[in-house]
Amino acid sequence: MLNMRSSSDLTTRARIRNAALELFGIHGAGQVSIRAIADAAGVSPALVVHHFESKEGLRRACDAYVTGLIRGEEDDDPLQYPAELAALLRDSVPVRRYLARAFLDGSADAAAIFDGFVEVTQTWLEEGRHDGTVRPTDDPRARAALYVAWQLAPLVFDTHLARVLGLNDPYEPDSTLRIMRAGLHMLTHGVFADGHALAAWTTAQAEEDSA
Amino acid sequence: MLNMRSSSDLTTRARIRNAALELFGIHGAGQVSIRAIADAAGVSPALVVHHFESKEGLRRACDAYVTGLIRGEEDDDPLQYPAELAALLRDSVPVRRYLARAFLDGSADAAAIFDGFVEVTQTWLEEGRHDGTVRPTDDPRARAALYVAWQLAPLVFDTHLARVLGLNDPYEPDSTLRIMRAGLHMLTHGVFADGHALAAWTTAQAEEDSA
DNA sequence: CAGCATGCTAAACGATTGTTCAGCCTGCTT
DNA sequence: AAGCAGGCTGAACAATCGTTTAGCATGCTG
Repeated sequence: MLNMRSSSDLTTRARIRNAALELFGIHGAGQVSIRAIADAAGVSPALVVHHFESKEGLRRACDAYVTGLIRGEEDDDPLQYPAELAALLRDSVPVRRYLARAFLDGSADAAAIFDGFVEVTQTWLEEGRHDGTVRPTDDPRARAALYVAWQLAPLVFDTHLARVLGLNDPYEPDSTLRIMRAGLHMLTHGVFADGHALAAWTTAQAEEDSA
Repeated sequence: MLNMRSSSDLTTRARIRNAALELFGIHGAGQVSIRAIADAAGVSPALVVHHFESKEGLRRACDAYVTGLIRGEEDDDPLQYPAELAALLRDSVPVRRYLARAFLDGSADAAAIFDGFVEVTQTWLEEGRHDGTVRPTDDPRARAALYVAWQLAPLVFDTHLARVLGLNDPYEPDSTLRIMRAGLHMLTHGVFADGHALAAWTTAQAEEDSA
């Protein structure tokens, strides 16, 4: 039944999907042809269609694969454990890039993933607030949403962050660690020492309202 | 010399560029054909090439246009004034989308823009530190870089943020304002009440080092 | 007035695209 | 042994792609 004619231990179908995931993530789905994917996977273009019906089907399969990775193996799981999730996004560069593009392209799966992140984050922050480890806020929803967007920002801007930090490889651990440390520092001690920024924004807002 | 045969007050060349900017921003350059741009601008496909030499040239022109908007009219300006810049990114949806994609696609102009943002932000934060309005940090570079990435995050995730906040239109002012307020709150008062998050990360880091 | 550059179009070019088709090979089943 | 299902390929399909060409119209310049 199983025809393992490749040297890899992966199914041919999986190899095609992985190749597509990587190329889609790097160049965007529109810039990648079925032939390029077939070449990268070492198969014929016809086989790609044979396994995934169409290019759209292949893109959906990539979406489903990434969604599965993030949701975890069990279907009833809303989300992976945060630690495993962080490790996943840290280690797999193709998944990072694909996800970043999916968020921008507005795919339904990416939207569901984002919503899941926000839900988990909001309850987590709420729990921390009860414990006293997280500061209260008058807009928990907006805070959770923005917190998620901020956590995902390095996923989109990793190239630029690494370049600004003077690192050649955007994916060497040092870059990620420095960024994480700086982020935790900002979210723990804050950036603005007093309420001047908030006040300035409030007054600017009032002026705009009156205008 | 000037042949204004269109009802608009824009040059035909500018209309083509604007159409390209919008379509590129929405779908990505690879998904948009010259014919689609020509249709949107109300001209023939050949005219697009006539004005911009090639599709790549059109993409470069869009890059240059956005760069010009951000840098300001004068060439010696490193960057627009923050207020005008914020207004620009707030009001022009096509520019937002185009920029977001440019950051992800890793265009050279987008990289230069990001670097400029970081430079301005870092000196601005440094000044604030001297004034006492900004808290000190042991990694000013990483903080400035991440600050920029966080400020740009809504540009990429605006659709998702608006959806999570229960708003239909991602670009109605309410969405932006709520997000800005939440962000300022997080950067002023912090999110974590004590050093537990930083400490947890430090110990996890130590474990990983020893492993 | 002629001459010429410029804005612009219609038509067509070859290349590449996603997709289909006919058929080969392999391994399992009966 | 016969037959069949499935992985897989090469060749070809029509459509669309970016680009080129020839030519029309306009308006400036000599």
